[in-house]
Amino acid sequence: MTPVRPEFVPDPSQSREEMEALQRRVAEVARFEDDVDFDPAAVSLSTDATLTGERPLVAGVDQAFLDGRAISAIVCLRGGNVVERTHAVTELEIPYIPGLLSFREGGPILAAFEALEADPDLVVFDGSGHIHFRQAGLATHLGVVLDVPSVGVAKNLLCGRVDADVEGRPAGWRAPVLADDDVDAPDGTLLGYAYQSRQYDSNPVINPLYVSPGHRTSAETAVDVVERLCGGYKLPEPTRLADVHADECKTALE
DNA sequence: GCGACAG
DNA sequence: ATCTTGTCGC
Repeated sequence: MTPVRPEFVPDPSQSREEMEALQRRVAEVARFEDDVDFDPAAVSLSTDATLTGERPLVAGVDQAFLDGRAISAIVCLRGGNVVERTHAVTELEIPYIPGLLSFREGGPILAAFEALEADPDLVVFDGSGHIHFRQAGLATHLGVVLDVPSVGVAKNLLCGRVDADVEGRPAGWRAPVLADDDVDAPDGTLLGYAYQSRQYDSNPVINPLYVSPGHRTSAETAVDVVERLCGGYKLPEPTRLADVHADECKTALE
């Protein structure tokens, strides 16, 4: 997969001001509404052979790090079946800066997409999408660059506020994440959802996921498909498998 | 100066 | 993200 919008490819050598300006331009062209070529309700982990051909192709992206390098892994799933795995090892150019993650990890992730043969209907990124100071987190930025429907799944909230108490919620629970003063959007704008993908019956210790649309998906559809992609673990299966693959590739390097 | 921050 | 053993509980 190759960038469809090269002019938006994140460049680590840019100044902070240029980076933020690019993010605002990305946010302007990003679509936080459904514009997909598949039925979101058909997203599934089912391995039913009679339906497998009609399942959307979903890619999960995750990274591991070693010394100054990023190991970017992508795993593609059709229903519950893995159809492709790939990865790329890339030298990192800049440190992690909250709000500028796509400039550190975007290039490395795009290198892995170059190596990917399949072209997925939906991409699940590890990080925020619309939940971002300038409404252009990693999932939004790369979704726009590749012009592919995407969603962001973060384990921590970058900004915005959850419109409810998050503590001790049962599996399946969800609550809106709304824009606050830290976000370049009208106060109260719906940015995504806090979603409790898993919880133990007795001891409420697991934090929710923070799901937001990346590009060409709505907040509702984003959390709906993530819910459909969750198996017996906290993380959606494409993300979890990409995480495993990234770690395997990393171990092979040490 | 204070607070707050994906991976 | 990463450095890391055992340990508590489903």
